[in-house]
Amino acid sequence: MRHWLLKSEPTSFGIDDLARAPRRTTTWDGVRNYQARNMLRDDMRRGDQAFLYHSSCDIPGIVGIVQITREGYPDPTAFARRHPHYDPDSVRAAPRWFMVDIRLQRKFTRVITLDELRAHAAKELQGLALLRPGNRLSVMPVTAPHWHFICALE
DNA sequence: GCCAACGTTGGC
DNA sequence: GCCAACGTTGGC
Repeated sequence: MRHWLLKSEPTSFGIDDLARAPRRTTTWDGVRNYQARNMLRDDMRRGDQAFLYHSSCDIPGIVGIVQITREGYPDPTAFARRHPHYDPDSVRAAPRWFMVDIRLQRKFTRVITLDELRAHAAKELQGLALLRPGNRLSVMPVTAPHWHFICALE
Protein backbone atom coordinates (compact mmCIF):
# COMPACT_ATOMS: atom_id res chain seq x y z
CA MET A 1 0.00 0.00 0.00
CA ARG A 2 1.19 3.49 -0.84
CA HIS A 3 0.59 6.68 1.07
CA TRP A 4 -0.25 10.14 -0.18
CA LEU A 5 -1.07 13.67 0.82
CA LEU A 6 -3.97 15.62 -0.69
CA LYS A 7 -4.34 19.36 -0.28
CA SER A 8 -7.60 21.17 -0.03
CA GLU A 9 -8.69 24.65 0.89
CA PRO A 10 -11.19 24.29 3.72
CA THR A 11 -13.07 27.38 2.56
CA SER A 12 -14.01 25.52 -0.61
CA PHE A 13 -13.98 21.90 0.60
CA GLY A 14 -12.51 20.71 3.89
CA ILE A 15 -12.59 17.67 6.12
CA ASP A 16 -15.88 18.70 7.72
CA ASP A 17 -17.51 18.86 4.29
CA LEU A 18 -16.22 15.36 3.64
CA ALA A 19 -17.57 14.19 7.01
CA ARG A 20 -21.04 15.43 6.01
CA ALA A 21 -20.95 13.97 2.49
CA PRO A 22 -23.02 10.88 1.66
CA ARG A 23 -21.03 7.79 2.69
CA ARG A 24 -18.31 10.28 3.71
CA THR A 25 -17.15 9.94 0.10
CA THR A 26 -16.38 12.45 -2.64
CA THR A 27 -14.78 12.75 -6.06
CA TRP A 28 -11.38 14.43 -5.93
CA ASP A 29 -11.93 16.48 -9.07
CA GLY A 30 -10.45 19.70 -10.39
CA VAL A 31 -6.75 18.80 -10.32
CA ARG A 32 -5.15 20.59 -13.29
CA ASN A 33 -1.47 19.88 -12.94
CA TYR A 34 0.28 17.19 -14.98
CA GLN A 35 2.47 15.82 -12.24
CA ALA A 36 -0.49 15.49 -9.91
CA ARG A 37 -2.60 14.08 -12.76
CA ASN A 38 -0.05 11.35 -13.38
CA MET A 39 -0.21 10.23 -9.77
CA LEU A 40 -4.02 10.24 -9.74
CA ARG A 41 -4.18 8.35 -13.04
CA ASP A 42 -1.28 5.93 -12.73
CA ASP A 43 -0.12 5.45 -9.18
CA MET A 44 -2.99 5.58 -6.71
CA ARG A 45 -4.60 2.29 -5.84
CA ARG A 46 -7.87 1.43 -4.20
CA GLY A 47 -7.18 1.05 -0.49
CA ASP A 48 -4.23 3.46 -0.43
CA GLN A 49 -4.37 5.98 2.37
CA ALA A 50 -3.81 9.71 2.17
CA PHE A 51 -3.43 12.56 4.60
CA LEU A 52 -5.87 15.38 4.05
CA TYR A 53 -4.07 18.72 4.33
CA HIS A 54 -5.72 22.10 4.75
CA SER A 55 -3.99 24.95 2.93
CA SER A 56 -4.64 28.69 2.58
CA CYS A 57 -6.29 28.91 5.98
CA ASP A 58 -5.56 30.11 9.50
CA ILE A 59 -3.75 26.99 10.63
CA PRO A 60 -2.38 25.02 7.67
CA GLY A 61 -1.80 21.37 8.50
CA ILE A 62 -2.87 17.75 8.29
CA VAL A 63 -6.41 17.20 9.54
CA GLY A 64 -7.15 13.54 8.93
CA ILE A 65 -6.85 10.37 6.88
CA VAL A 66 -8.80 9.36 3.79
CA GLN A 67 -8.91 6.17 1.75
CA ILE A 68 -8.82 5.88 -2.00
CA THR A 69 -12.04 4.08 -2.89
CA ARG A 70 -11.90 4.36 -6.68
CA GLU A 71 -8.83 4.48 -8.88
CA GLY A 72 -8.13 7.13 -11.49
CA TYR A 73 -10.86 7.85 -14.03
CA PRO A 74 -11.60 10.83 -16.29
CA ASP A 75 -12.60 14.04 -14.50
CA PRO A 76 -15.97 15.01 -16.01
CA THR A 77 -15.72 18.62 -14.80
CA ALA A 78 -13.13 19.15 -17.56
CA PHE A 79 -15.87 18.40 -20.14
CA ALA A 80 -18.49 20.72 -18.68
CA ARG A 81 -18.52 23.94 -20.66
CA ARG A 82 -19.83 26.06 -17.81
CA HIS A 83 -17.77 24.49 -15.07
CA PRO A 84 -14.96 26.60 -13.54
CA HIS A 85 -12.56 23.73 -14.23
CA TYR A 86 -13.65 23.32 -17.85
CA ASP A 87 -10.79 22.55 -20.23
CA PRO A 88 -11.71 22.65 -23.93
CA ASP A 89 -8.58 20.62 -24.72
CA SER A 90 -9.81 17.66 -22.70
CA VAL A 91 -12.27 15.61 -24.72
CA ARG A 92 -14.10 12.42 -23.80
CA ALA A 93 -12.28 10.41 -26.45
CA ALA A 94 -8.95 11.54 -25.03
CA PRO A 95 -9.41 12.81 -21.49
CA ARG A 96 -6.60 14.94 -20.16
CA TRP A 97 -7.57 15.20 -16.48
CA PHE A 98 -8.26 12.41 -14.01
CA MET A 99 -9.62 12.06 -10.51
CA VAL A 100 -10.08 9.47 -7.79
CA ASP A 101 -12.78 8.91 -5.21
CA ILE A 102 -11.91 9.25 -1.54
CA ARG A 103 -13.67 8.35 1.68
CA LEU A 104 -13.00 9.86 5.07
CA GLN A 105 -11.40 7.30 7.30
CA ARG A 106 -10.68 9.40 10.37
CA LYS A 107 -10.53 13.02 11.37
CA PHE A 108 -7.55 13.67 13.60
CA THR A 109 -8.26 14.71 17.17
CA ARG A 110 -6.11 17.77 16.45
CA VAL A 111 -4.47 19.51 13.50
CA ILE A 112 -0.89 18.47 12.90
CA THR A 113 0.27 21.90 11.88
CA LEU A 114 2.70 22.84 9.17
CA ASP A 115 4.82 24.43 11.88
CA GLU A 116 4.99 21.15 13.76
CA LEU A 117 5.90 19.23 10.61
CA ARG A 118 8.62 21.77 9.84
CA ALA A 119 10.11 21.25 13.27
CA HIS A 120 11.06 17.75 12.10
CA ALA A 121 12.14 18.74 8.58
CA ALA A 122 15.83 18.26 9.27
CA LYS A 123 15.49 14.81 10.76
CA GLU A 124 12.49 12.48 10.84
CA LEU A 125 10.67 14.21 7.99
CA GLN A 126 13.68 14.95 5.83
CA GLY A 127 12.64 14.82 2.16
CA LEU A 128 8.90 15.15 2.79
CA ALA A 129 7.58 16.74 -0.41
CA LEU A 130 5.22 19.04 1.49
CA LEU A 131 8.18 20.72 3.18
CA ARG A 132 10.18 21.32 0.02
CA PRO A 133 10.47 25.05 -0.59
CA GLY A 134 8.05 26.34 -3.17
CA ASN A 135 6.15 23.11 -3.47
CA ARG A 136 2.65 23.70 -4.80
CA LEU A 137 1.56 20.23 -5.84
CA SER A 138 -1.89 19.31 -4.57
CA VAL A 139 -1.13 15.58 -4.67
CA MET A 140 2.10 14.13 -3.37
CA PRO A 141 3.54 10.85 -2.19
CA VAL A 142 4.44 10.17 1.44
CA THR A 143 6.92 7.43 2.34
CA ALA A 144 5.88 4.75 4.83
CA PRO A 145 8.33 5.95 7.51
CA HIS A 146 7.11 9.53 7.13
CA TRP A 147 3.52 8.34 7.26
CA HIS A 148 4.00 6.45 10.50
CA PHE A 149 5.99 9.24 12.10
CA ILE A 150 3.29 11.78 11.33
CA CYS A 151 0.54 9.49 12.62
CA ALA A 152 2.49 9.12 15.86
CA LEU A 153 2.62 12.91 16.24
CA GLU A 154 -1.13 13.03 16.76
C1' DG B 1 14.16 24.57 -28.19
C1' DC B 2 14.72 28.94 -25.67
C1' DC B 3 13.05 32.14 -22.60
C1' DA B 4 10.31 36.13 -21.08
C1' DA B 5 5.78 37.05 -19.60
C1' DC B 6 2.11 35.63 -17.11
C1' DG B 7 -0.90 33.12 -13.86
C1' DT B 8 -1.45 30.38 -9.76
C1' DT B 9 -0.32 28.68 -5.27
C1' DG B 10 0.07 29.32 -0.58
C1' DG B 11 2.50 30.91 3.55
C1' DC B 12 3.04 34.96 5.95
C1' DG C 1 -1.92 42.33 0.31
C1' DC C 2 2.78 40.76 -0.60
C1' DC C 3 5.95 37.93 -2.64
C1' DA C 4 8.68 33.73 -3.79
C1' DA C 5 8.34 29.65 -6.39
C1' DC C 6 7.32 27.52 -10.34
C1' DG C 7 4.27 25.65 -14.13
C1' DT C 8 2.39 27.14 -18.56
C1' DT C 9 2.12 29.78 -22.68
C1' DG C 10 3.54 31.62 -26.86
C1' DG C 11 6.64 34.37 -29.81
C1' DC C 12 10.77 33.75 -32.04
